[in-house]
Amino acid sequence: MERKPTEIRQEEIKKAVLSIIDQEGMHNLSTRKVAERVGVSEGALFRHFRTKREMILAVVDEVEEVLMKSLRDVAAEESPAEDRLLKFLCAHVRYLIANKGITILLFSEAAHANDPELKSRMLKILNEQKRLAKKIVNDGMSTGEWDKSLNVDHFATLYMGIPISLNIELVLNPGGVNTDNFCKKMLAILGRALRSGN
Amino acid sequence: MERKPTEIRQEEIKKAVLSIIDQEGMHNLSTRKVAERVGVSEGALFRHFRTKREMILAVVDEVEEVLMKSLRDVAAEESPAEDRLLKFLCAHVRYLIANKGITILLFSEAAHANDPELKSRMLKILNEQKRLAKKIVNDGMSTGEWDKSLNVDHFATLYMGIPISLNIELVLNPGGVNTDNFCKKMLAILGRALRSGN
DNA sequence: TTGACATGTAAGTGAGTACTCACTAAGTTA
DNA sequence: TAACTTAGTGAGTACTCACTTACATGTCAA
Repeated sequence: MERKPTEIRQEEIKKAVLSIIDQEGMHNLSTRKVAERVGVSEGALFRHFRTKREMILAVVDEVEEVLMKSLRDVAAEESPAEDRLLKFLCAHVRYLIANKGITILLFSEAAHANDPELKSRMLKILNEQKRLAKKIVNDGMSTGEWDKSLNVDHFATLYMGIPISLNIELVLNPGGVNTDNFCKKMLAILGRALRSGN
Repeated sequence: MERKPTEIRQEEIKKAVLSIIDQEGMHNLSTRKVAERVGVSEGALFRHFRTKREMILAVVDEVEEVLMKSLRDVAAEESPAEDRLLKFLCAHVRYLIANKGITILLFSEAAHANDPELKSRMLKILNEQKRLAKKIVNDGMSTGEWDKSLNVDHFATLYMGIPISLNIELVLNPGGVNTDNFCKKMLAILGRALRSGN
């Protein structure tokens, strides 16, 4: 029987939650499985989180703090928009690869969570991702880097599908995806659309 | 107590399965809810499908028959590639809007189904969608419509994210999405990338 | 008219769910 | 070292799940 401080256990539980979502899907996320992965009894989980719901909310909190903070920082940088968009996309992709369950949590549960708070938190994250992408594109247009005839909102809509494209790619070619360069490959396509003068 | 032939009930059950996935998500899909929507007892469902799994497989079968058939037909047409890609994308989007649960079923469950048969059926569908998209792009390049320096595989990867972009859009702006023109808007962006000469 | 069959219901089953409870052991501090 | 807090256990709660069973009834061919 190993005893650890609650902060450590909370981290372990969040990791376990994400890995179960990634490997077995949301509908197989049970407290029993979380307890098994953490290596404690089911009851012990409830020393560190009051409910299963709070475990999931804690994961969403972390996305807010870690991923969104880094995306905000990149979007606010003062470098050429194309460099910034690449950095933005790469940071985005890197986080999703390191925390594989997040994609499913955000994209497939955002719409259907019975819990209004959980739902609105996830929608807020998606909305901000889109807003930041639009900001970078608008910046690139005002500096003349990119063509102004492109519809920025539609472009950002397309951008939002990229994380799932990554997931599909990982599933279709397991082991065979060069995740390092995934963001560069996608930007190569996006860049053509951004520069093209109709 | 209304009695209907099993073929009719099977259709009703498939519809109910899809509408629950769409409105409440995969993790809220229970036989009890399916029975409620169909308007029969839970036991009655098992007269028409042996298991819940078979209900889901029947839905996947229908996607195979209806959606993939229409996509295959469009891809094989002999018209300019840009026309064909628009038709392809619009057929794709139209089907997903008419059968809203499909997107979640395919994209979020494909990776995590415990059931190897279900998983391989869904991956086959995703793979073929990508293959058909690549075919159209390659055709457009050989006729000189599109620029040959574009990486076709990466382009198709990006294409595969569009259905989820649509879903995100529907969730972020409920009621406010012009779904009719969604495919046209996306093609407007994709077309810029396809035509652009580096 | 009958009887077989298809379709239905209601009331089960066992397994799984989130969560709680009484209790125990390890660490910290007075 | 005794008192107190924190982190653990394992059995038990009420409930939901997919699925089954026993039985009823509408349909239709013989």
